[in-house]
Order: sequence, then C-alpha cells, then structure tokens
Amino acid sequence: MGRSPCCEKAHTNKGAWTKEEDQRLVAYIKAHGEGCWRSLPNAAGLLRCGKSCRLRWINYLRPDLKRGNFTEEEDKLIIKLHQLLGNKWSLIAGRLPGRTDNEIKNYWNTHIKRKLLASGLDPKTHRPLNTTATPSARHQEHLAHSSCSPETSGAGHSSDDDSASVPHLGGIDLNLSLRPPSQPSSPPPPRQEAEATSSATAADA
DNA sequence: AACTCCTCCAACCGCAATTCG
DNA sequence: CCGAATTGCGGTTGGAGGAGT
Repeated sequence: MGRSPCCEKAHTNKGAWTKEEDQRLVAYIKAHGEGCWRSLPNAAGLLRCGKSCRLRWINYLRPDLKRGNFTEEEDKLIIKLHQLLGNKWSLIAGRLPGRTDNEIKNYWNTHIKRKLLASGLDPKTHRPLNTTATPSARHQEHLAHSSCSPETSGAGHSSDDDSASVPHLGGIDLNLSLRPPSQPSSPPPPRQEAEATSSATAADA
C-alpha cells in the first residue's frame, strides 16, 4: 500500500553508535517524545533504521536507566521471576525499575545462569540437574569457579518442590498479577499481560 | 613481553503480535 | 474484514577488554 517498508533504506548505519548519533537521538526524543520510530531517524537526521534507534534509546540512552551492578536483591528477584515467567525478559524487566530486558537477558546469560549451574540447578527449569547428563565437564568446572560466591549454593531456593510456589523474598514484594507460564487456562493475550505488568511495576518503584 | 583464550556487553536479526489504512 | 506496515520481543552474534600462560 501507500506505506513504505521499515528499514530497507539504502544507507543506514550499523554497528556501534557514535556520540553524535546518541546526542541527536536524545535531543530529538527530549523534544518530541518517544514513539513513531518509523519516521524518527529521518526527522532526527539519523542514518539508522527506527528499530535501531528504539533499541539504542531503550537499552542505553533512556534517562531513567540505572546501569551498574545488580544488587543481591535484584539478583534474587530475577531468579524468582524467571522461575515464574521463563524467558519473558520484558516482563521481568517490568518488575525491575531502571533495568532493561536486554540488560537482564545478558545478566542472566553471563552471571545467573552459571550461578545456578554451579549450585546444581538447571537454569531453565530451576530444578536440580541430572548430574549424569553433564555435557561438558570442563565448562561446568569453569563455571563453578568463576562466579560462585559462598552463599551461592543456597541462594534463591530451598528445594525442588518449591519451584512453582510464589516466592516470599525477604523484603521484596513481587506483587505478581501474572500467571506462571505453566497455566494454559486461556489462550495467550500476550500484550495485555505486559500491560498488567507495567501497571504493577509502578508499585515497587 | 607477546600471545591466546575467555568473558561480557551492545547491537543485529528474524519472528510474532498489534495497529492501521 | 483483510492485508500490509510497524512495533516489540527473544535469541544470537561480534568485538573489545581482561586474565592467564
């Protein structure tokens, strides 16, 4: 139809963002607000596709981003939320003010995953690993060494049978109005779920 | 001191969901 | 109501920096 396609424009930059690009993007969004990513690059004088601009803003330039190390509480919260929601990073991020889905995803893959592995838990299921099925002993050993703090082995869990129970994190109110993924009672209304999350997010800010 | 391997983070890619003409 | 365009999400990759040999 009359609409032009997303980001197949001839000259769009890729790769790392320059300071100038960042400045342009920030300045534009400050002046005009978020949204309309499709037309933003043109309007802001950026040779990027809208997708790229959105990602850069969400993950890096937004002023309300926390950035920096995750606290022990955030750590536990992520584990618990992942236990409930699975790889729904955007939902998890919705419960962690100042954190982005990408950041949490990275943090999960680099730190938490191995933390769980080191303590003998399957990061996917949050259940004890079948030690006989160890795929790579060397890797495992590596993981065990690298980021295994003393309290790790007991960190976010008590036993396997609590894997589905709603957490009672010390001091952290999850306030989840979400269903665990293992509840197929109704066909997925995905985006609404996200909204419910974000509205709940305000509560723990 | 130089080289190699490993880790981490930012960004890209493709797909699914939602919105709009 | 249908189909195309746009947005958002999750998985994956590439490169920079650091640690170890």
